[in-house]
Amino acid sequence: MNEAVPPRTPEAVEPKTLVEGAYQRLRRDIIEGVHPPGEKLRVEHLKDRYEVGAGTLREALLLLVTDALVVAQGQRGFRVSPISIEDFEDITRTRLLLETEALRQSLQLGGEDWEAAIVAAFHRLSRAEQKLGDNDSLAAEEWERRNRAFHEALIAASPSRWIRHFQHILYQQSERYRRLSLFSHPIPRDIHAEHQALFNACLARDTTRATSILTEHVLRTLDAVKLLPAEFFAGKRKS
Amino acid sequence: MNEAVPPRTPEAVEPKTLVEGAYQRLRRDIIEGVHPPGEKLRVEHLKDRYEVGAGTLREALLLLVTDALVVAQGQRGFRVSPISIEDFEDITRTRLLLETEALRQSLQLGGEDWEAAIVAAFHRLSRAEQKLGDNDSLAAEEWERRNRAFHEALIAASPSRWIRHFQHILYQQSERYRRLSLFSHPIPRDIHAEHQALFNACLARDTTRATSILTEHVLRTLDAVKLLPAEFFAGKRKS
DNA sequence: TCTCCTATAAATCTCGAGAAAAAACCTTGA
DNA sequence: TCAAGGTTTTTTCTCGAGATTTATAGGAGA
Repeated sequence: MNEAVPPRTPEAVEPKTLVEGAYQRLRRDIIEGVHPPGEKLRVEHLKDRYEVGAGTLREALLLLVTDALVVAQGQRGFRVSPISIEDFEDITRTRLLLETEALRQSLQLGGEDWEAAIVAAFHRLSRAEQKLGDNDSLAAEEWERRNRAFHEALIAASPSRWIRHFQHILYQQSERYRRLSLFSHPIPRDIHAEHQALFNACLARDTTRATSILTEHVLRTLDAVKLLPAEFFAGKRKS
Repeated sequence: MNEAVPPRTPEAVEPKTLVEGAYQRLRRDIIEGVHPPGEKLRVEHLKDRYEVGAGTLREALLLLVTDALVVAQGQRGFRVSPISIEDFEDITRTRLLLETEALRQSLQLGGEDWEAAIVAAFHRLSRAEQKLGDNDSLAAEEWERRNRAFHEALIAASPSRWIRHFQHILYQQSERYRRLSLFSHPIPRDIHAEHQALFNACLARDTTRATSILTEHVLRTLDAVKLLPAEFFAGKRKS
């Protein structure tokens, strides 16, 4: 029960090179808002923070372009991708387009292994939900990881690597926004109940109900973010 | 009429850095099969061919990871992404999922500018089709460019940047496969007629017909590639 | 002949320094 | 006070060399 050991992320692949290490840490810092949207990412400053050479850090930034968390402009350096309500709406709807299709495929094709995996993922997520609420950032981090694992497990039986790839990118993007909605909770939600209903519908192989619950579930976060004050999206242009 | 001038691609952005230049040339070479699928991309060899330093070439390769044309394995270098029939089927179906949705949005939201743009794009494509068939690789190149422009113009009125972004990646991927189907034409196609029908349906704002024609149009290429001998997909593991 | 181990070769990864470009600053003039 | 022009500073981009890791080749032993 005591998980006091260093909370080394389980599913995070051990970095084999310095570039990968810097990439992983940078990605985490961007998603968590250490580097806010729109911020200029100066190589000369960041190379000290992440303890690598300039060329190495440039490569890490280039890798983050793949995730669309960083944008690069020739001869003008790197920048954290800006955010906006319009962007989050786009992310959400595109993600739903892909994720509901993948879920349909999973429900149709998923076998016993897939079922077992989502049972396990749901259990882990439920446990994390219980530990939540104490304003414990470590627990929130763990919950975020297991929430992602649950959603990815649901669509794991889809044969489409491309859908899963794009879904992964979009989910990562939406994490930046979900962080914002944690500050204020404009819409009261019983997230556990939503997950429970989704889980039940999936085990019952009820495609219509499952996709509909998933859609509602994801759109609810969109609504929550929409109610945030516009200041949250004031991505500074400078520095 | 005489286009003997160096066929500098019009819409290709002039590279501002050496990295971008190497990236563009590498991308072209990979799509055109100069570097076949699965090939190991050794920095020390390629830096001579593309006349840049080793670090610069590494950055160009990292950029190609964004397009999923190159895969990087830590401490084991870079490789051209492999191809397979399963992958192309996945690409095609995912692309249709996104592109039909974007087309629906375009048909609903597109204004006069959008209409004018697809009229122009269709005209340019038709002209390129006329010049085709002489086994002229230059004309084929031009046709490929205008075909892409036509398809992108159709969905240009979609407000979803993410769909357009993913569609761009998938289209790029499918170019590698389309090249294969050019060698042998197992299925006789009147591509111009298909484009014409698609164009007509779009101008008539007939969503159902337009998406259905587009689907048929794209699936036909999938069928053509499926009939190719399996040797085309024998992506060598070595070298 | 096959396997395992070692030695060699090759490739990748990493860093710091110099050249080129962009941004910031400061002076001058109206 | 403001604008314009030029100078300084900062930042990005680029390259080559050294260190580490991986792949290859050769040989000993069974």
